[in-house]
Amino acid sequence: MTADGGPHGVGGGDGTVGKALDVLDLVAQTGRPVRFSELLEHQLFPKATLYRFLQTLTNQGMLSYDSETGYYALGVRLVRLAHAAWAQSSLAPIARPFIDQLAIDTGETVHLAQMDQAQVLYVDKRNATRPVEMFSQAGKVGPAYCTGVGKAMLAHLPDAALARALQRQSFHAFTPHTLATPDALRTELAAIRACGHAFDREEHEAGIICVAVPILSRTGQVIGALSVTSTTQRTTLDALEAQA
Amino acid sequence: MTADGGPHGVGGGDGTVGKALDVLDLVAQTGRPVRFSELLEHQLFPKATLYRFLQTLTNQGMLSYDSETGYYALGVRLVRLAHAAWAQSSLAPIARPFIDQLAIDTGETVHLAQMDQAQVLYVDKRNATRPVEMFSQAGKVGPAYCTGVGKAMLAHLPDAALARALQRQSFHAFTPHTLATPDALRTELAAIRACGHAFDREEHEAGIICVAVPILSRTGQVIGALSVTSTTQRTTLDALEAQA
DNA sequence: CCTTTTGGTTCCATTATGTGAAACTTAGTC
DNA sequence: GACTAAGTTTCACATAATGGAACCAAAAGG
Repeated sequence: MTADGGPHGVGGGDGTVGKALDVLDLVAQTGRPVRFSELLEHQLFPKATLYRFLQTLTNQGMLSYDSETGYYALGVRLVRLAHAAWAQSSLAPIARPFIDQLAIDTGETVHLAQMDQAQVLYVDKRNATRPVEMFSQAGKVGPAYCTGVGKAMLAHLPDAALARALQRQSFHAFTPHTLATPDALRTELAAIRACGHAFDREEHEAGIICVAVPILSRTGQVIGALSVTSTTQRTTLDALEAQA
Repeated sequence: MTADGGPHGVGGGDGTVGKALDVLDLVAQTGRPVRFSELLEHQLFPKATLYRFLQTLTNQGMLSYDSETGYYALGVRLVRLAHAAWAQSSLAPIARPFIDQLAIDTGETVHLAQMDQAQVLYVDKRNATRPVEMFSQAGKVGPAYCTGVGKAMLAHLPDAALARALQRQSFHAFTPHTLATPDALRTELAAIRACGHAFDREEHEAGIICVAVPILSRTGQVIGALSVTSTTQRTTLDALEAQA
């Protein structure tokens, strides 16, 4: 599996299937059940076309439709498919026992992430204090340029893929420590490549720090990254680094 | 949300989108990364057509393709979408704190399920002993006719939906206690409707028992079911019932 | 080294499918 | 009862999907 996650162009769809999936994304992005007219306002497709897509997706169980209220939501079939995706993923099931162990050893929160659409997608998580975080946590996405796992993966991307990925970063300065320019980030990535692991120095959230390592295939491709997260109050980066 | 999950016909697809999703299902069913030729053997589509679908789905991130080995697998985009689906579902996020509490109170395993394609789809789970089961558990499917949650939901389905659902049960006799005929099941469902909750008397797995209650909307529609599971060694149905 | 086979990719004429403006049908409002 | 907003259906048209066949590359076999 290539972890770079090439551009599956939102908006520029290939064929009818692509368009239908854009509609699916639209519902997902909204983050809550949504009416027909609300989706129509996005101007993605003309009325009749959008209507037909919603029908099809609902038939297929990718969307659910509440006929009482007229709201569309993402369908349960997705949960079923995601379970299969997770189970047959090359990374997550194999990494699971290691994550468990790491969480126990460090007593800190551990994340497993992969690249998807130039963003970081968290595929597993172990939290030392709170025991369980099911779908509510796995499946989340975050920025790549200012998280430990993101930088660890970016650092090991081939040039072309890196260029594409950087193009798609927002470089929003979440905190004073955020590396908010491509150049600053590139310098950092070189350092990461040299030393083998990445730090998050409160770049995404104040008070939150982490150490991340990339996971590479035998051929040197990035397939994911693993991180141990903590707070500045509890520990320091040096202490975290020692455990990794 | 209607919990009956009408037939989103596997095989008889509506339009190009339906066909593409059939291919997705095919990969999911296989349960492991799979080669082009292997998929072709299913005779679902002619060579060129299947090829084009795989291309499209891969472009869209619904599948991933390992160019080194030539294997297709389910893509990470599904995990992302499922997270959104879970989060915007009307049931799972709301039920979560109750499930937590129930698991603590009873000290037993708690399942939250919905109907999907006449099967039971587990959307959340809390396990008293083992702390965490992420995607590895949620998203799983099981039979409706011989599980507590399944029967609880079937019992409250409208006639037409029930008939359709029964049609699609396999009625395989997993244990001597399994209700393996539609008639036996119908009788049981009437009893469940009368008393408000369902039992699994070792019908699916020997030694495993459970009590399940349906979750109904204000209008009386089933939207899911909740169950507390245990073993015959640890407790009895009567004891379980008392807690529910 | 030259076949043959296997597994995967591309072409392209045919036609099925998707398209979307417009017309229509409901509720809701004033 | 006329008016508006939201959702559904129709249908002539054009685009996009189809799949048989040809093609290519890399193993397997002689």
